[in-house]
Amino acid sequence: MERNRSDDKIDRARSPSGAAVMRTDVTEALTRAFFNDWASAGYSGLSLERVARSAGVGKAALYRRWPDKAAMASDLLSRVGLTITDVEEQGSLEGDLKAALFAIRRVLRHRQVRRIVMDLHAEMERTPALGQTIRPFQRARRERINALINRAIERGEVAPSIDRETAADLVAAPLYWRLAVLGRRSDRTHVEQLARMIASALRA
Amino acid sequence: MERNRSDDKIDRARSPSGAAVMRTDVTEALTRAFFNDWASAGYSGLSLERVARSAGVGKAALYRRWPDKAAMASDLLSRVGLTITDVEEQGSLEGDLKAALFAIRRVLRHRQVRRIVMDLHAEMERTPALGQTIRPFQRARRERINALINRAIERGEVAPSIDRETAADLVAAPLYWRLAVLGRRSDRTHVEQLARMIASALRA
Amino acid sequence: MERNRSDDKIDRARSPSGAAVMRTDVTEALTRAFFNDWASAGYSGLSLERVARSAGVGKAALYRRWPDKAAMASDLLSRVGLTITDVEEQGSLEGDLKAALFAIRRVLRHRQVRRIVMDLHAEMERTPALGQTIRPFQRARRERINALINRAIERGEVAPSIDRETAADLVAAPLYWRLAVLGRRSDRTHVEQLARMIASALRA
Amino acid sequence: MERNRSDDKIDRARSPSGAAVMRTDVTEALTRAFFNDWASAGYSGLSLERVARSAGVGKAALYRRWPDKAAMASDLLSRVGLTITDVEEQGSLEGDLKAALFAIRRVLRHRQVRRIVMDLHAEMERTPALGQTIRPFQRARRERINALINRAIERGEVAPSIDRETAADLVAAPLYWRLAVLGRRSDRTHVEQLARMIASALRA
DNA sequence: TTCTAATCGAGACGGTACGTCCCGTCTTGCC
DNA sequence: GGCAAGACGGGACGTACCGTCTCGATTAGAA
Repeated sequence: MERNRSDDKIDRARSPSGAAVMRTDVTEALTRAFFNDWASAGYSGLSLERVARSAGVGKAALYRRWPDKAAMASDLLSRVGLTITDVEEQGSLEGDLKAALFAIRRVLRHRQVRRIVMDLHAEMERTPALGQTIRPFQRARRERINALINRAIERGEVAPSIDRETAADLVAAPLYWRLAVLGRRSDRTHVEQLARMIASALRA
Repeated sequence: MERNRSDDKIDRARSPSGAAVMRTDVTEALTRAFFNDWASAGYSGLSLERVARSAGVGKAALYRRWPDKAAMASDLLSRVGLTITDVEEQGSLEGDLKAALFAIRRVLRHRQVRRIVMDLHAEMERTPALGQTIRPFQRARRERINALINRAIERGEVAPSIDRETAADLVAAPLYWRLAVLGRRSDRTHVEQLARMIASALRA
Repeated sequence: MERNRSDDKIDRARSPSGAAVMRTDVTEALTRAFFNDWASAGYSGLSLERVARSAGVGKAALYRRWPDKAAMASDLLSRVGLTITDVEEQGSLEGDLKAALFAIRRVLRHRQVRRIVMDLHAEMERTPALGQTIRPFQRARRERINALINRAIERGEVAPSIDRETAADLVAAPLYWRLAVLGRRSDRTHVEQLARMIASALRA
Repeated sequence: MERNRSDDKIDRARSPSGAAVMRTDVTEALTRAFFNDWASAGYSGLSLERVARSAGVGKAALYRRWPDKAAMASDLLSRVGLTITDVEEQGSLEGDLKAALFAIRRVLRHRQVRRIVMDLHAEMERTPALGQTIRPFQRARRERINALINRAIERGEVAPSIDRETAADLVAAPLYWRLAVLGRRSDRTHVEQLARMIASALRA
């Protein structure tokens, strides 16, 4: 959730000669108001006018920073991270799977995050800007699962011929489905059981 | 699911004596326009004014039938069915799974349907009326997968102690994830491979 | 206020063979409702839908009798008459003028009539049908004033060279102006005074 | 009347600091469109939506200036003036009357003005806001006629006992009646003749 | 410290959609 | 066939946001 990135649009824009930089307190007020409005009204109910108003800021200040809703969402989300924290090797396929699933669960456990992720998926195809923001995260998750599978191959638990794409889908999808789409809970037992079953599938 | 309901608002509504019935051609034009607009603008971008206009119909004709967007979506969806067609027994777990996956793929292959399903999932929590419309479909799918697993248990392919919920997630989620969330294709080989892996998982 | 005219649209329409004539009670209810609505909402605020509703009658029953608002107004007005009752000779110009002014006052004293007459004048130019209905009444009034002036000429009270148009304007306008436009009252003394002044003008 | 008012709603409204002022070109376009629509559709047929559209302006721009039709009419009329231009002394009752009648004719000669004035008279009683706007103009006209009569009394042309109200009606009404109600023209000869007859009446 | 240009809050602008109401026409089944 | 009931396409109502734009006033870096 850190925001120590290069901040490539904001906090620069200083003119060759003169002065004037965007004020960070304004940016922060807008960010806070944006996520509040998102959580309470949903992505599509989100009104930038309301965001600006409830941040106590003119609309121009908002539009000076981001061209539209999708861009604002993209930018803010990439700052916020949606980071699926990295996971240490557990020494076995099932152990690694369990750890990966717990990491996914950690993120999707928050109702706000769940809503945002669902909105994002629904909006992605229609709004290219969002797609470009989301894909790197999807890629990162995929890398992590790939690494996990590679280790399993090295250990001889999984056949080298396995289809990585399908395998990756098998790992991430069922938990997402249960938590986000069905809106059900997932306790420790469930995660463990799921890990066991996925391990079987991958070993097949 | 079947649509042999009593159709209780529309196509009747005739006063005790007298006449004035809603015209079915108008209802159909609105239905078509509604789904077109949904697919192209998303649930929240969906404008009933635009729907009426592009159906060549006055707004009043629309509002006479449905009080608002959510009600219209609910009603139309329950009419349309989102039918995952039933599937014949194939004689083996893997065969049944393959058949079930092909049935899912048949539905999600259409871009319009994919978009609508995603929006639905995103909107469900925010709009209770939609949730109530969708849940029966989810239950029906779950029943079908349950039946499939029961048959496998009877054949001795699967342990009777299996967790039905988790198993069902494992069947439906990966294909949904690939087609809808990732926006990738699924060919015959992929479906067969997926069926094989899921069968392993269930047998574990 | 009689309605013994030839009634050329209504009360016939009986089919060659069978049955069915327009019901006079419906026509009367519509007529009453029409004038009520006119007085309370003005000509242009007049809603035929409201007229039908408050007459307890279907809209079709109204539109079967009259094609639109202007035609309905025309027809009803010509039935009602707006009759400035004829006036007996008084033996002197001033006496005749007094009698004519009292006749005008008798009509314009009613608030409803005043409103309708004003609306009529305002709408006339925009709605030719109304103009054609009103003009005969204006002509009739003019005839009466002309007769009055002719008698005065025969008596030698007025020069034969007088401009009849201008004279007629001078008789009718001031009282109309005071009662209808300014919304003030006119008592007996006022009428007498006015008659005296107009007589002077005509004698000039 | 003069329009040197403080213009208290429009053309100011600037916030303590900052900016955002109503644009005068927009106000003017709306004003023009309003009177056009009034002349062609009548007061009650006047649609603010159409006014905004034909001014090439968003509806909000209109509603930001005026809360409703009556307020808009009142405000615009008081700006426009309906000015019956003042008239110099002519040295005789008949001369003054002639000048006053020419001034009235100058205004009522325009078809648009005639229509609006008639609607105004018809609408006044029903719409209090309009009445309050119109009455000052009526009062002003009356003052002017009163001054004219006072001069005639000073000259000894008219008896001091004359009823001012009735006299004033006698001056303004016949020309209004001919031009506006009857829709006839008034040439120089007619005005002169009328002035002569009214002078007789006043001297009586 | 002064200059100066981009920032700020405010909000007007042309639009589009909302959901309601009424227009005048058309259609249905009862009488 | 007249009747009531009311659905139909159309369009205006007044409100809320959209994203763009223009105002002075503020503010902070470069001179």
